[in-house]
Amino acid sequence: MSDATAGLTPEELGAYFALVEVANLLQYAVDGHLRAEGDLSYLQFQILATLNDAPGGRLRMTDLADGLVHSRSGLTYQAGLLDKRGLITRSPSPDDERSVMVTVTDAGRALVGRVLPGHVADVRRLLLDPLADGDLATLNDVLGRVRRHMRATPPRSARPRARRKS
Amino acid sequence: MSDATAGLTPEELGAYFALVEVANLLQYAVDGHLRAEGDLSYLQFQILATLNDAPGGRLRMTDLADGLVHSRSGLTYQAGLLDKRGLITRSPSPDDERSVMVTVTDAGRALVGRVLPGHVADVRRLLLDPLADGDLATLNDVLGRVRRHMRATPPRSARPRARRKS
DNA sequence: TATTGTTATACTCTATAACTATA
DNA sequence: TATAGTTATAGAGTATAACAATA
Repeated sequence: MSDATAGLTPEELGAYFALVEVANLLQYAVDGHLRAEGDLSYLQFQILATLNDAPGGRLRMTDLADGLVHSRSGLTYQAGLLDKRGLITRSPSPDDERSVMVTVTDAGRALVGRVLPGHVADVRRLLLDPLADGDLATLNDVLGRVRRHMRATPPRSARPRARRKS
Repeated sequence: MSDATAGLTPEELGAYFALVEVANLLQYAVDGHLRAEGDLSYLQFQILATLNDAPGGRLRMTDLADGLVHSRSGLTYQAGLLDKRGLITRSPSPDDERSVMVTVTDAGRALVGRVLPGHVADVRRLLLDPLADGDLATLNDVLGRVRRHMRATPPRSARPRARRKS
């Protein structure tokens, strides 16, 4: 993509670009499917699926935000949309009156179940099929390591707002 | 992220999620830096960098669009912003009067040169540093294969509009 | 005082379709 | 007729800051 070569070897550059492009193409395709099948953005699907896996299908807003969204108002906005469609409900937490518990409804679970087969098929077709034996384990190993590294070195803007002044 | 497990093994799921998350965290961090340093979105940087590498620093709109953008109006919009800032110029192509040639200006090249060191540093710190010996070659091999596969099976919506009726 | 979440507001970006001009 | 690009318009999403309520 440029003299981005400046300071990066062609091999480093290639890995960087390939990673970004593969992830983008994958998300674009999957997002299109989710919208067509369930009128869901990728983010909305992630929210529903995360809740779907959580014990009791419920999570605090703050816990739900982790990793999914960059600003809290963004989550409030998306939750509002899902709430309006009856896919989740929100209620004050019994423990901490400041918190809001988000819960997937039956309709929400049903919708996740409905889009999942196609979603999985997309992922398999685009990402998994071209992998050779052993590639999967390698990707898990390498990307897992990178992910742990990145989580340990979060970009300033992704830090919980609690940390802003501390 | 859910019963997305349905149809995917934990290993497949892990690779999928790790890929998406790593790419997202990387792009988010890099995008933040580009905005802070050069008031550029990642897409704008890609456009400038692509032109910067092209022979003569110039490309047709159509050729520039390839892979960078999903709709043509999107490129027109972004090019308009870059043009307004004096980072590129647009002029009708001599060969084909329908085409528009986009050219990086000196200011555009200077800006790319200015943000590049920090950009490269980000990529190195977040993605490259945690890699072990051989990981780079592996990533290039595997992701390169996936990329070729994806390009050969483009999502319907990313297809050139020329193909819509054919 | 710090934390949780919402709201108001403004802005960026994207997409669709209609349109112009050239091939 | 098909292609290249622009524009109008409208909608989706995001971020910042101000806010209310609870800890």
